[in-house]
Amino acid sequence: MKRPKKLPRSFYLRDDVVTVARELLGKTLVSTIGGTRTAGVITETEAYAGPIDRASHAYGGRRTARNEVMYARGGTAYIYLCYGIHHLFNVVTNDHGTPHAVLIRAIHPTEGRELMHQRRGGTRLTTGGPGTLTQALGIRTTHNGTDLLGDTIYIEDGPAPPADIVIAGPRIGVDYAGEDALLPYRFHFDARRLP
DNA sequence: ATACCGATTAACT
DNA sequence: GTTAATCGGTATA
Repeated sequence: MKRPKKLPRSFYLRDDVVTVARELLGKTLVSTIGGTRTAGVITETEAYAGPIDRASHAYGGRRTARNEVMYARGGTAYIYLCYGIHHLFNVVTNDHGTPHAVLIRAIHPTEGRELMHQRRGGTRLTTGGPGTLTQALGIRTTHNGTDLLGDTIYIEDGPAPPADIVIAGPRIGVDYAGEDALLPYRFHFDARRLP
């Protein structure tokens, strides 16, 4: 059976980061790190709207060594360390110079479950959080800046979940962002409800 | 230089 | 419900 195509550059270059976040649901995030293919369907995302979004690392046009890659061209991986422990994976969107990004918060594992379980420390194969899915896929901050049209980390096309099971709501863990914390920039669905 | 906080998680009580 | 783990960014001096 033929594999779905990688998402094209044009998917990531679009202006509206919120639309890209919603449309990433149902696509498959693939890692070939270490030589073995591991993958899962994206079930939860959050949009971060660059300079005008208080929750974003690039709020007000902030530019540091950590967030520099947010300013790269759409289709680049932005990976940073959170709470000193967790490697969070984001997809940079929009053209270079516009620091928009989509945080991948959860996947439903589909390929390489054994290796993912092993990477998770042999405990439980949970990929329901932004820190656990990167651990399962072997993604670390060393992969920051990876081109998602390359062969190491990429996203394959897949069917969008039916609109009636997709939930939009406020983002998680951004209480510090004032009114922007209330924006409905989080999208998720229950993979078990797929037809 | 020091101090505090964060796009989190797992293991507790 | 609480807390420890642990490090880059930011503010303050």
